[in-house]
Amino acid sequence: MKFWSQYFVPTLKESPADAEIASHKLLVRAGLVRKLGGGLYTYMPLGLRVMQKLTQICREEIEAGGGIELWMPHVHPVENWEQGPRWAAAREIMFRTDSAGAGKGRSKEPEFVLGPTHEEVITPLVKQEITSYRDLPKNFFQIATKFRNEIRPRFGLMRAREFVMMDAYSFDATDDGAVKSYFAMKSAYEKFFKRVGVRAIAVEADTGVMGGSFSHEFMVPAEIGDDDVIYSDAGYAANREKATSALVPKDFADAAPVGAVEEFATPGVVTIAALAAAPFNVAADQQFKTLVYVGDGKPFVVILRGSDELEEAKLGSLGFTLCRAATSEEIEPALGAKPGSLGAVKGTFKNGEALAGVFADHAIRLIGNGTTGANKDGFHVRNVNVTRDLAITKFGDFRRVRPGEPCPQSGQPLQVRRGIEVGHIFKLGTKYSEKYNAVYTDDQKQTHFFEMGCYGIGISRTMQAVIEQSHDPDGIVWPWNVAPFQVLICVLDPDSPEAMGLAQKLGAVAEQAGADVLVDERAERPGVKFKDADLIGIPLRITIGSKGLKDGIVELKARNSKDVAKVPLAEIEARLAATVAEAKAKSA
RNA sequence: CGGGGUGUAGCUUAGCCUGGUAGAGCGCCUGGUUUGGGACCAGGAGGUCGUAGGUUCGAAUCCUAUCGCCCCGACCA
Repeated sequence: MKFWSQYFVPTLKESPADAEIASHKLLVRAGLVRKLGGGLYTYMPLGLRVMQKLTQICREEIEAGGGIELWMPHVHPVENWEQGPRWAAAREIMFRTDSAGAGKGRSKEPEFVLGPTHEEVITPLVKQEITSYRDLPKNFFQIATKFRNEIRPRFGLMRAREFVMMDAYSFDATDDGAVKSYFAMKSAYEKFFKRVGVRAIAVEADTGVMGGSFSHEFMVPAEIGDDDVIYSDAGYAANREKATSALVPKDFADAAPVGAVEEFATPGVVTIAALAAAPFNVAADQQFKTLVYVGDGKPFVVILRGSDELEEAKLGSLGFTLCRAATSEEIEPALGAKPGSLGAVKGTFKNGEALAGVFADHAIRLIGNGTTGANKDGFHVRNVNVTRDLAITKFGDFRRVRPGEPCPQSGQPLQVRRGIEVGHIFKLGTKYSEKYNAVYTDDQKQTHFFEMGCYGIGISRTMQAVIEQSHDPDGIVWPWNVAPFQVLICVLDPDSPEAMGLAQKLGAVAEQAGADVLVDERAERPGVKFKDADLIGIPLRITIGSKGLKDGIVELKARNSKDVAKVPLAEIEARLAATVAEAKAKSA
């Protein structure tokens, strides 16, 4: 039992100027966090209590799913990362020590990085400690602070430079085992979010820099989320980077060529829109859009319908470590023209040898005979047939889906909504174990790379996502299991020994029943106490006032309801114990 | 990193355009009256106006630089 005036709950009437979204404002107003700098927050006592509850629930569910908790350093020798598969991509967002390191009296200063996750630490550890299939599978996890030098921290804890995350790493002997470990974690995640009391849906996700073969994100639907979830009523759900649609029917037959490829002059026409306008009038979805990217130093071509947008993340499937748009200076020597006149018709590249490939989005098959750039400034070509004319290395899915397109599973129209990513699971395969030569020996004395998976839950982000999903105009409405306290006893007249005595007694009853109790015995007016009570969102409120005491009653009110129960003193203890027990049972 | 904005008391802010003694609300302190949904009265403390230069008789205000923060974009394990 904590007493408000001896505890520390600094609430604010007004929102800080730098908070824009509801959950961020409430985090600060309810005294849960205070800002140190961009993306850096102190967890105040109330906020810390929520974090501890989230942490404990997470620990229990991950353990139940097979996880074994440990703790790794957050300062890593840079060598661990240099040896790993994603150093080139990850170094951009990592905090690093100054490698010059001068002035410390040492001839050479070792370089360190702050860990954004720990594949680079756990994989060498497991390599060292586990050598036999008999010791597999294993799944190690920790709940700890993570560091990412975000380009743009925002929305309070939503995208912070320092944050708390649960990260787990599974090691299996076989791919089947890895799949099992993966789905054990998926199920543990579902239990975690359910117990927390937040609605989070699993969506198919892109594997991004992590690499690996498949992946799910756990998204809390919210308008302010910075990810788009594409879904259909039939149950399909994927994030924007990964989502596909069934644009090309399975039995689609490519159109037959209608004539020879023919060049025509298009002076000054360098956009899809310009070619779609008079006098050319080539509809955007009958044009081939030719984009040039650079993958690991070598240019490559991507072809889309003119009406489609490239989803850059999908280039990840091509296997390059780093991808970026090519510059004009890089494009011209390879293709022979500037952007606006590019195409991929066979034999029109100035130097096709320089290209790492020509990758075509499936949807261009719908074009049949279309128009594209001639790789000669000021000229396009028409009657371009996909199979006959284009120099395609490989087809793939590169376009960004649009709402209304058919769901790849059911054909129903796809819909979009925003979400907050609170968890992510990856099946990694052997991407990391190969890099570190992390192997075990099987029963045939053969060595194999570990089949790995990695799993993350943003604990601090989840705290904010809960608030975003569960608040009203008066403040936070905490779900029972993560509320900093479950019962708030408002003593309106703290000078009354009778009232304080009753508060003590009821507090003990609630604690006995399994609730954490906060007693507001401040010398404040009732209005102040009620406003603060609503703001900090404790699920169950007991009000002890002198008027009520005279009539022999106290009030019982749930934060998520308007109903106030006036309970006779003779019944309150039993009623309180029963209410707490019921709330606990419902949230279990 | 590109675009936009902003920095004045613990918090929210006015004043800046058009230079001339830095104001308010909340919060805080003292006293009094109040006491069931952010009370009232009286008194009080608290600001080198982000920082550094410059222009000027005079700068919160104009100019330059710099730092921080916020938003949009890019980016995002």
